[in-house]
Amino acid sequence: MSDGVTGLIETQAGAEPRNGERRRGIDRVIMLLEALLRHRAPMRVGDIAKMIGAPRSTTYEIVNSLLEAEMLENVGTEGYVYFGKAMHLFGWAYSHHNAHYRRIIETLDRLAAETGETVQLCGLRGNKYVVLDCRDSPGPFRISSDVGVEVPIPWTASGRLLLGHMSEQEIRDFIPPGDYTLPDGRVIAPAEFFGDVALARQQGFSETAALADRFTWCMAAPIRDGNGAINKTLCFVLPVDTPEARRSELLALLCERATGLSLAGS
Amino acid sequence: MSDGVTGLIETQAGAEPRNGERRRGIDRVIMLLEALLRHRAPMRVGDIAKMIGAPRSTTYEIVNSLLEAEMLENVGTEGYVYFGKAMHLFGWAYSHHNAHYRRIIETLDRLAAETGETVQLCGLRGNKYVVLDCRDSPGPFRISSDVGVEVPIPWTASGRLLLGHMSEQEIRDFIPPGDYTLPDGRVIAPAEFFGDVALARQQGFSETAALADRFTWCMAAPIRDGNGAINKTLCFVLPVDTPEARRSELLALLCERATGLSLAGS
DNA sequence: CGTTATTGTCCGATATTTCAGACAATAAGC
DNA sequence: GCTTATTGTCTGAAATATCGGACAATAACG
Repeated sequence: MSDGVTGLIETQAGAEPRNGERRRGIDRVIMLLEALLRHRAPMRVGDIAKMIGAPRSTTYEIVNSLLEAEMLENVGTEGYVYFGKAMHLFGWAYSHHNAHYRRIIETLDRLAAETGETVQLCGLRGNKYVVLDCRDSPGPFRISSDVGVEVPIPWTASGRLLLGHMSEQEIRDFIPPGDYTLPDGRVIAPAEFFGDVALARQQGFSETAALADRFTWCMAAPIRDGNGAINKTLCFVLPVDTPEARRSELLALLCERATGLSLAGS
Repeated sequence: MSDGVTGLIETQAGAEPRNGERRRGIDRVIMLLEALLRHRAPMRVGDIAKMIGAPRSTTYEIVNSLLEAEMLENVGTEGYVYFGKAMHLFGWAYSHHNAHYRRIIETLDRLAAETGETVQLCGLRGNKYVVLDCRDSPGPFRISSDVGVEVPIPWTASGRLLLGHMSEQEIRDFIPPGDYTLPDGRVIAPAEFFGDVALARQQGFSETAALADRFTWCMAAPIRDGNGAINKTLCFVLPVDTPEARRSELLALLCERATGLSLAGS
């Protein structure tokens, strides 16, 4: 392992341009792709260089290689690059390499079509929560977060389920302290969060109301793998004022479908 | 049906078979990912090393880096790796970075839901045809080819449209001579193919019956970009015995939707 | 119209990475 | 049981990819 700087790289500015430090091309590629993912929009080569702390000459070299491989693509008239077609194909191959994932996507589609609500498939990436795929509600409300954007685990209903296999101490070591602070400045007491996790494990679902923002009611249900562990969750993102009757109906549906997707009983 | 096509494996981006040559890590990464895409299944590190012609020690080094970045993922019990979660996120970012692509996907979903047929989104990758996304028919027939698998352009209806901007000479230079040979050994005369391309350009759609295999009727309609060029096509893959009435109904629908997705008039 | 930033390309030197091969530990053949 | 093949990890050493900086060509100022 490379000095375990993975945590630092994830954080915003990340690597500082330390003097005389020389990095491997592969690592540059990884940093570049992660930077593009965080930025979520085409970037110019110069900006990429700054963002990943690499010399411009090196960055040009790497970008040109990736362009040739169609892993990156020129966007717009001048100098902007973003992910390319090859990435799409690699990602598609990942999504469909097992029948289980395909069934999950079908369920996602069906849930969205039947209910008209926003549905998400969620999971962990390192010590953050990410949306893996989503179907947005066709209505005027578009409140879902973007696929691939990393969010602190305590901000989410799914996060409480995804940590179900961990002890209190493990959770304490796993979650960065700053992640208990919500976007509006409120702080979730760790003890309370541990209680939420335990409750979610016991109930087999998890709900949060107006947590990460003031407008959404989230409900999540676990998808278990062959060992009974929770790798992914299915969840609804509803307007916070959704009537209780509708909510419990949706929750029941969500749990039923998620259980149907699990490979081992609870 | 498509078993070991060893011949194609060699023909990647001018691989120089020179011995004792030292290659860059980045290039190894690119070769590795392309090899995984072609193989379409998890591979062991040793086999990857053979397939990309890299030393085992180097391959382990690279694979471990990519595993740490979640660009690859361990699959199964022992030693198999395949694309990882990061690839899914990169690919998703590619697919959704512009509103146009999102509209295309919505149309794909709607077409599939309304007709119950297999629908594909197709494009070019280098001098080959690839399926970029698809919705399989729910019926017993599953005849679509896999997303990301490269297919000779003359085998496909979409290919005839996607070459519409090229002169006869340009097409001649673009298509490898072997690509005119169909899987069953028949050979398409280049002159005939050029005629097909011209016809497709004039009609604004293209159809092939029992071409790449004996069971399918393919019809394709062009999606034009802002300059009027054809980057992508929408197409139906039907059983070859679909009645004529149904076929013309579907063709009309396909052309209408594809035109609606185009950014510039024909 | 000068002045300042930025872009894309090229260069030579050296700090690094790729590579071949050795190694133990399993697994597979016979 | 004995041989052969494979896996995953480590080494040292040589080849080279990364790097800083220079360069011309635009672009963005005021």
